Amino acid sequence: MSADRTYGQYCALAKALDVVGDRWALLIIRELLLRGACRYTDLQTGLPGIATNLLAARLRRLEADGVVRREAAQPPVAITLFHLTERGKELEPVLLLLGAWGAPLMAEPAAGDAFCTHWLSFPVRQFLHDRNPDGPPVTILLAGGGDARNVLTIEAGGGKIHTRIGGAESPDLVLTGAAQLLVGVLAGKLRLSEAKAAGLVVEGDPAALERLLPKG
Amino acid sequence: MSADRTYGQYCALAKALDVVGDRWALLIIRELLLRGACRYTDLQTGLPGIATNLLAARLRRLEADGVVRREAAQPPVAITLFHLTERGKELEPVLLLLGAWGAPLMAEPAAGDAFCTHWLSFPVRQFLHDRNPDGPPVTILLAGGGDARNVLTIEAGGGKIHTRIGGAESPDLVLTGAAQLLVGVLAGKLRLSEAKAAGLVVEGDPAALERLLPKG
DNA sequence: CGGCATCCTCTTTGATACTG
DNA sequence: CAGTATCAAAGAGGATGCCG
Repeated sequence: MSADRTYGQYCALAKALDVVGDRWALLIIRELLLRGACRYTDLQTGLPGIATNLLAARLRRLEADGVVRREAAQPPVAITLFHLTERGKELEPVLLLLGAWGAPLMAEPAAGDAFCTHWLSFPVRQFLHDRNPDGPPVTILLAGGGDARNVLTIEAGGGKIHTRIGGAESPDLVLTGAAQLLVGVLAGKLRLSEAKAAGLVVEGDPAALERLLPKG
Repeated sequence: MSADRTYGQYCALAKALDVVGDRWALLIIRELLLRGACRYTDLQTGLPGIATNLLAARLRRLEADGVVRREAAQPPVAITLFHLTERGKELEPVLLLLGAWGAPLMAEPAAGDAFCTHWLSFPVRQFLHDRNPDGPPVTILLAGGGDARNVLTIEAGGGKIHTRIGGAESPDLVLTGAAQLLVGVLAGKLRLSEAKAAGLVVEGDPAALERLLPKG
């Protein structure tokens, strides 16, 4: 059935690509890294544009290759959860590095691109730092605008930064707006005032953000 | 012309994959990293299995995306050289990491796989170390067996390891044999004596190899 | 030769619809 | 919720032809 098209090269890179080189494969792994355990439909919403048969096929393939694990819950709940295996989690540094390489490409306008705030988790954890470790913890919320559930929570405190998909109780700062505005602000390419003028909705204390941005 | 099939996601990883996620793209970049400037036919021999029209299409695409540069020589020689741009060279850490992730997959037999000794350059430089920096430099030659030009030179000395595609004047050690035997020996999974029994041809001083392998 | 372009067949993808 | 079924369109793979 699965043609199992391999490069047929005895090379570590080619072997890796035989497993994760198929279209959509690394993005599926991105979702599983960012969200942890996932239902099928969670994956679909985090992977706008993927065809459902492709998602099913990739998950089967990745499972067979020991990257993904499938956990079927009991009949009463009738839910299936998809996880990364340990082997799969070892791909995280690869995704971080490849994402960092791709970061400059985010400068171009995103007209027509889909956008989920949780995709910013990796860049946020890589490029932002808590520059005031002794201060009280702060919480920042990023909201995509369109869908109220398209929200990422950034928590900083004690010199560390965490992200969580979904909202928070009482954030210090909420940024709501278009993808490029959020990214521009987080990347330090855009001042809050400029972004505001361009349509970003800023609610709360801007100092919470200043604390995380590189000096400049 | 080029349908320019993009993921349409405003995410750094997806953007990176829009550029280097196509089939064969990362392997082309591997060849350019390992060989430096390349003629079209050099790329073909280093990429067994690729269709010539695909190679041409990928090179065009990578050039348009600023990863590859094409250098046309003067009419008398009428040769075209392909390079990586600086941006392209920045992918090296990504390939190293992804290759390292794929390394365990090399344990499975390579029946029918193509094999070029120069594909071992990355693993050799990553996983071998000169454990006798004060000793005289040594040269080891890896030969694939079939084609006399399928040869990689490893030079170690002063605590550093270099590799070069092609042969050397007077190597201290020459290992000739099947892909898995070479890899098994370099990975320390196979003793020279065992590999010899399995068909590896060992000429010269085995101490040259011992110097580079992790203790054990 | 070196660097492709063309033609052809086969597989994969993408979009949509449908089901236990 | 977690997929399978179907089908048109695009892409991959292989052979060969062309042109400086």
